Amino acid sequence: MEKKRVTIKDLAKTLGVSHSTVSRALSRSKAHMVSEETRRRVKKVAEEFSYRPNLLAKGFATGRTGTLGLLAREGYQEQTGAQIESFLRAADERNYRLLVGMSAEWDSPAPEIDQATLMEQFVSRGIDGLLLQTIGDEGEPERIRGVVDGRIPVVTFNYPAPGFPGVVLDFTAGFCRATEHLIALGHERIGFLGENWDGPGQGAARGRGYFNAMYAHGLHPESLPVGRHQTESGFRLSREVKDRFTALLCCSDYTAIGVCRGLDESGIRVPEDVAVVGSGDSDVSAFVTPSLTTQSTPIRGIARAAMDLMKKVIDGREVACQVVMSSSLIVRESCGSASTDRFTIP
Amino acid sequence: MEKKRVTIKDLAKTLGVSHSTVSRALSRSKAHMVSEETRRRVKKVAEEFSYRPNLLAKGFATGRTGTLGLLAREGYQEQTGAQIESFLRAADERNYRLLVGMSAEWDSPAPEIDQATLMEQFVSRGIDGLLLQTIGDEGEPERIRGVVDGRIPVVTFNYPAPGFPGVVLDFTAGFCRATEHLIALGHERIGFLGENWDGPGQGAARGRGYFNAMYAHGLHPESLPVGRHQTESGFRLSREVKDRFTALLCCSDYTAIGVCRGLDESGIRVPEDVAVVGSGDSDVSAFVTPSLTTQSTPIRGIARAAMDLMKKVIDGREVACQVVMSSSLIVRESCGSASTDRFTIP
DNA sequence: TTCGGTTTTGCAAACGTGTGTAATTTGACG
DNA sequence: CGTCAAATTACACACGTTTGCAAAACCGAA
Repeated sequence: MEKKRVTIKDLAKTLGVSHSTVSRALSRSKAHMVSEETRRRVKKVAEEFSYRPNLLAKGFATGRTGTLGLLAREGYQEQTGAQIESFLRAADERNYRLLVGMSAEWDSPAPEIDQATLMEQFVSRGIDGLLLQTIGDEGEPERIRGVVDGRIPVVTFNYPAPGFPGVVLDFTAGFCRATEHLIALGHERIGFLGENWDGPGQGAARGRGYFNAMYAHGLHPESLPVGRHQTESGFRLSREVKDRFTALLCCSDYTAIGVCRGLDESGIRVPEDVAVVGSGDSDVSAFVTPSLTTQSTPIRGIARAAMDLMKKVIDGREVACQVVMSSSLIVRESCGSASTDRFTIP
Repeated sequence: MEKKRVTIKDLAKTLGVSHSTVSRALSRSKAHMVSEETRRRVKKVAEEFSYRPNLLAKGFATGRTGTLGLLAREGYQEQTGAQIESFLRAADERNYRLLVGMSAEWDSPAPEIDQATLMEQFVSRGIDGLLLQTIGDEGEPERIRGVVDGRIPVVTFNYPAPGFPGVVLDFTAGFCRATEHLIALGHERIGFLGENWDGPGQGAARGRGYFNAMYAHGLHPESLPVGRHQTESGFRLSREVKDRFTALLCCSDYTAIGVCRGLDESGIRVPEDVAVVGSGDSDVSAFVTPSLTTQSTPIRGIARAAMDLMKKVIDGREVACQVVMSSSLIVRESCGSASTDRFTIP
C-alpha cells in the first residue's frame, strides 16, 4: 500500500513540461506566464490524476497556510462551544481553516498547556493569524508580542486588549443597562453573580457595568464570585443570596438557571420574590421556566466581524481598530416586568 | 521589522557546528548520535536565542505534524460545542493539536463546504489522523477511503462506521432502556421526538432503541422529526403531541426543554400529565424545572477513548476495533418516577 | 605506535512547491 | 528572410528540517 501522493512533478512528467510550468498553471501567478492552451492541458491531467496540492509544502514555500489559530479560554463552557462553532462557520465562509485551542483559566486540576505555549505551537505550525479571546493583564500583552513578534496578526474578540485590533462586546454598557432596568422596576438590593477573575482587567467588564449603574443611583453594589461550572455554581450560590437581594444579575444564562432552581427549591419564587437577569441569550433561555431576561450576545456577528477584521489586518488594510458590538436586553419573565410579551430594549 | 525567525542554521553558525548536529541534538534521534556535551551546548544556545522549530518544515520533512483533524457535523449545536471542548482537552493532554471543521448536515442555507472537501483540505494540510463524527451511508465510506487512501488513520466517534475503528456510544441500548423505564411506569402511548435523518444509517440509532423496546412490548411506536434548532423545535412540536401521548422520549435535553415549555404553556403539566425524557445529561438538565430524566452521554470519556484509540492506530497497534461506551439513565423529575431523590439506572 | 571499533560529526540529498532569471519559442514587421 | 520584442517555458534555487552515509575523531588494546 502506502501509495505516494501525486505531486506536481508527476504531472509535469506525463505532460512533458517542467514542474514549474505546472505550478504556474495551477496557481495562476500574477503574471499569467503560461498559455491558456497549456493551462487547460495541465488542469485536465491534474483532474485525471486527482491531484491534490500538498498544502504543507505550499505553506512552507510561501509562508501562507490559509490556517488561522483560534484560542479560547476555558470556562463559560456552554458558550465557548457555541462561539467556536460560530468561528468555524465564519472561517469556512472565507475559506480558512482553524487550528483551535483552549487554555485553562481557573482552578484547572489537570496539567494544562498554558496560553503562551499554545500560541507558540500555533505560530510554529504556520498560522496566518491568531484569534484570541482573552488577554490577561500581568505582562501578557508583552508576552504575546514576544511570541508573534509582529510577524503574524492578532485579532482579539469579546474582550479588548490594548494595542491589538479586536472585536469587543460592550459588556459594560450591557450590564449597566440591565442594572438600570432592574432599578427602574424598583429594585434596590441588587446582587451580582459574576466571574471570579476580577481586578482591573477585561474579565470584569460585566461587573463594571453593574457597579457603575449602582453607584450612579446611589445604591450599594455587592458581588459574589461564580465558579467554574456555571449552572451548578449558580445553584450553590442561591443559598447565600436568599434573603439579601430582591434582584440578581448573573454573568451568564447558566448561572441564572442554576440560581433560579436553587431559589425555587428554597421556596423563593422567581420573579415574584426575586428578579433574575442572565446573559448570553443562549438557545434555552427563552424556554426554561421562568424564561430568562437576558443580554443578547451576538456571537455569530462577533465571529464574522472578527474574521473580516482579520482579513483586513492580514492584507495590511487595518492596524489597530476596535469594532464594538453592542448587546440588547431581552426582557422575558424572570425579571418580572414582562409577563405577557417578549420585547427587546435596544 | 519582519525579523526572520531563528533557524537551526543560525544556531549551527554561532555554535560552529553543522546544522544537522543541531537537529540531532534537539530532536533526540533514536541513536543518541550526539555527545551529551554537545547537546548541552546546543540546548543552551537554543534557549538563549529562544529558538522555536518551524513545525511546518518539520512536518514537511518527516510527514508527521502532530496535528489531528476533527470533523464534526453541525446540528446538536449545544452538544457539539461541548464535544469539541472535550476533544481539545483530550488532544492537549496527549500533546496533539486539532484542526477542527464542521460540515453542514441538514437544511443549511449557506454555501457550506461539504465533508469530503473539508477532509481533503485537512489531509492536504498534513494531519496525522482524522477524527470523524459521522459517516453517511450512500457510498460515503468509499469516498472517505478515497480521500485518506490508507495513508492516514481514521477514527470515528459517537456513531459506528463499518470498517473504521471507532468509539461508539450505544444509543440504541440507552434509548431502549429509557423506553422500558417509561413502560414500566405504566405508559403505553409513548412518542419519540428524534432526528430527522432517519434511514438505515447510524443517525437513527436512538430511534432504533425506542422502536425495539416498543415492539418488544407490543406497543405502537410513533416518531416526529426534530429540526435544526433543537430547543425551538421541541417547543414547536409540543402542539402536535399535546393529546397523543402520555410520555415523550426526546433525542436531546434541549428538545426536552423546549417541549416541556410548550406543554406548560398549553396547560399540560410535566410530569403529571406527560412524562418527558431527554438525552445528553447537559449541564443544565439537573437544574431546569422540572429537572430532566436523561441519558448520560460520557462525552469526555468518548473523547479520551477516541484519542487513545487514535494513538494506537497511528502506532499500528490496532486496526479495526470498536470501543463501545454505554450510557446510564439518570432519573429526575420530568418522568414522574422520582420526585425526591436523584438516582441512576446503570 | 598502530590497528580495529565505536562514537561523534559533517555532507548532501530529500520532502513539494513557488519564483527569479535566463533561455527558448513565437509572432509581427520590415 | 532577418530582426526585435513579447510571450512562454525551463533551469535552478529557496524554504527549514530530517536522515543515510561517509568521514573524522576518539578510545582502548595489542
